[in-house]
Amino acid sequence: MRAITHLRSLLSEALAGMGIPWPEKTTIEPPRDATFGDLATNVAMMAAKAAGKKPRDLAEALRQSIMAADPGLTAEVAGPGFLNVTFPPAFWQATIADVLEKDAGGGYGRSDLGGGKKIQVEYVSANPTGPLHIGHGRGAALGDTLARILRAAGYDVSTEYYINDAGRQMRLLGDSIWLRYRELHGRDVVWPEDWYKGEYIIDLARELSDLHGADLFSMPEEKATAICQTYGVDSIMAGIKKDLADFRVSHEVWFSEKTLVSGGRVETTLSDLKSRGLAYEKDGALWFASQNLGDDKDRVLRKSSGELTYFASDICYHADKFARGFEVVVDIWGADHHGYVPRMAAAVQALGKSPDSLRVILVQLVNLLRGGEQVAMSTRAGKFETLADVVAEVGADAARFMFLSRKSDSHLDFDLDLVKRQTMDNPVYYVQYAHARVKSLFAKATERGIAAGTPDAALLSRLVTPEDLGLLRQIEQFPDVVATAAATFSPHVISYYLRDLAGRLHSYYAAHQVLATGDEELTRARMHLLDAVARVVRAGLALLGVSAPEKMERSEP
RNA sequence: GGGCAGUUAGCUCAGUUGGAUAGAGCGUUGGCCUCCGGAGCCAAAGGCCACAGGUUCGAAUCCUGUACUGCCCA
Repeated sequence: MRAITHLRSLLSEALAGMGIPWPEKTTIEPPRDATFGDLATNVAMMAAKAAGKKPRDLAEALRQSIMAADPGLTAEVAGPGFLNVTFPPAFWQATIADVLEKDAGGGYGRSDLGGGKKIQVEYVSANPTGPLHIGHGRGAALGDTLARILRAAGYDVSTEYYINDAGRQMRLLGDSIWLRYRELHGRDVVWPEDWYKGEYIIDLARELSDLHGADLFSMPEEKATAICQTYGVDSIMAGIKKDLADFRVSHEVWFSEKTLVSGGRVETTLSDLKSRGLAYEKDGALWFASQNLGDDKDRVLRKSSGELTYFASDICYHADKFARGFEVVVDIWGADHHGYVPRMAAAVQALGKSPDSLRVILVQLVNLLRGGEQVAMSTRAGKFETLADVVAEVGADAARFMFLSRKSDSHLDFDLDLVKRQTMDNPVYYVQYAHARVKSLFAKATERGIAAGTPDAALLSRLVTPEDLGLLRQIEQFPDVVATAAATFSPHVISYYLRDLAGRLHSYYAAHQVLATGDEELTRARMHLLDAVARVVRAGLALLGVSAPEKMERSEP
């Protein structure tokens, strides 16, 4: 971050001196090949046209200009007009002080990219009709981590869970519990086609029975099923909250659909749409004119039976989000809901918001495997691996890291046996080990009475090997990586970065002695380097919601 | 029949939004300190970036078409 910021300001001053505006599409980034230098920029190629010069000629002019402005830099013109820039070792050594200072004051890696913009992330939002399964876990890990990353990048983030506690699915839940309750008490039961068959329904019925005995039979069936429904929703929501907490996933706001519907607010939204000509009555139903707004066809808001659709409350819900002042609203959905995106986008437009104020992130399905064999999942049939079971089996750290190691829009094979394995198939341990290794080294240093002391510039000037500078460059990039992850809504770039950093640390460890250098100054300098690396590893893992242990416990020999 | 997503090494996947010789891990093969934790390190082999066109100084990346795979909708 420091390097790119510094170079950008030098270049833009140089360009301004020539009367050329800064080209929007300029990139400044580490080149693929390290022999090209620390940073490479295509600015001369981008600005060549405006400057009326050949790219290489402009690059040469810029080269001289920035080297005059900062004599520590070296720069070369390469290829079609790249400018390759190399910073002096002292610049990279100063990264350590930067890490220490920021780590103490709120966290290294933070930036103000978001500029305090209010953004909301809504995730999981599973219907309270059963426990969370592994697929919800992926959305949960993604949403929770994305929120952490956006906060680190300077956004004002609020997290939310939308509880679908109104409508048909809820009645179905109440009825299912009621039928199980009847069954428990030996009453005759006619099983309908559509009901929740999971074991947990029987548990709920049994709990109700313990609570009320046979009292439910003494009241009208309507009231009894209502009691069943309320009890079921409350109990299932409590379970969901616990499962999420165990997975280190939090939500600041739990928003109930029922409060929208029963408060009449959905009707208010609908009449508003109607008055603006965006909704109309036809065949006894109320329709949303979404086709004019990019959807395939118009959608029903209120059926001829008078029942409101989920879509109607979803529009109202999003109107509420925007009314609360969020500039951007992020919805994380399972990929099987992708057909829902165009109508929601149409709704956002109907609410008078720009299309980019809604960002829908689709999370592809999770293929749950055990030893390469597929594990079947179906909520209705009651056969599935719950998130709680998976977390209990493999641990939150390993599960989160696995979910966050893939782009959200690609399918994920989640093999329980593999996620438990403590090898490189499963890099969470590799990254955690890098942190533990440094900590363990420091414990050893304390034992031997070695203290790192103050990391002043003179001491750090001893860090000059390619491995020293490689590590320094990499930790210097961490704030850029966080910014990229935030800008592209891609938590997985953090986990890839951490794997690289851990790899470099392990290589360093094998290549260089730290405590036994026979040179006290060098030892202390290297301790500061590794301390900074460990802080960055910990900061990165914290963004992923993964712990950074002081020592690794081997669970199997 | 429409729509969305995907296709990169034997396998699982990255690829910084169009840059220089396409990268990791696993697996395979061969090495490593009586040493700060070997859960580690070093190296080799392995590629028509699904296929065919197009856009430009430059394409795995953007556009069009085709073929498979998964999902959604009629």
